[in-house]
Amino acid sequence: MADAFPFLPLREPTFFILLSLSSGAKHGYAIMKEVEALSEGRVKLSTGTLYGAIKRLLDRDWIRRVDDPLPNGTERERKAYKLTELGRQVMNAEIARLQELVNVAQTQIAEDAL
Amino acid sequence: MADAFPFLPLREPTFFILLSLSSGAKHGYAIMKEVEALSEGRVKLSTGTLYGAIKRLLDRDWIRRVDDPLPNGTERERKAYKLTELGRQVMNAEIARLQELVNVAQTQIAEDAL
DNA sequence: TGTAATATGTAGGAAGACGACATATTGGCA
DNA sequence: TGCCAATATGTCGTCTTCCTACATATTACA
Repeated sequence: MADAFPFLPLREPTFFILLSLSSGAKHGYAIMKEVEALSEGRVKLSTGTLYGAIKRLLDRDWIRRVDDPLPNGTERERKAYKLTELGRQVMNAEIARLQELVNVAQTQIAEDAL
Repeated sequence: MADAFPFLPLREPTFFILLSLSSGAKHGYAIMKEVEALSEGRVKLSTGTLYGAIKRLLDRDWIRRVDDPLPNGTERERKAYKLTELGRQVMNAEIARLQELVNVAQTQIAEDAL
């Protein structure tokens, strides 16, 4: 995981996209809905952000295209993506960074109060 | 504090600048050193980032200029800054957002493991 | 039959950070 | 005394990422 730290910090939309894929492969629209749910409505990805990020994450091999895990019977095109091992490492490293940030901030605030 | 949420998320350098000022007024160079210390050497602000951010934060009234609290005897120019009440609210809101992010991530990861 | 939800995409612009460059003072030590 | 590291402040151009707006097509349901 250590080798993933140079890729940080992640911006919020990117982080949520990875997090939404941690529970399994999804297609773009499903990622949008999942991010909105995870953030309790706070983070609503625009399609520009979403599909731009997907392109970038594929490029970096943080996610990979897979066959749609929910075959839908229709002719409708849907592209599904899953986290790669690298992608999972980056996500975990980001969670660790975030946790560390909270720790540092709380320590600092506590010292200010003295 | 609630009114500060629309300003989020903060980028990492901006967050550390506010955090470094939470313990009292400082001038630019002191902020640089404090951020490096707080982050245990991980975050080293470039002067471009630092002085650019200072200008922006003054503009938004998140920080304010004050007389140098450490008069230095010399003729040397030093500009000191302190957090405004708004700046402190933004910082606290960001800490809350960060904490929430960690909570969501850990819940999600735990569910993945089932 | 129409409209909301599902689904994917591009283009242009803005914000913030980053590296490189520029300049001046101060403190210490050889 | 001469030199160099540390202190101190600033600008400029570029890059990344996100955002808004625009564009298009299908599906479900009332």
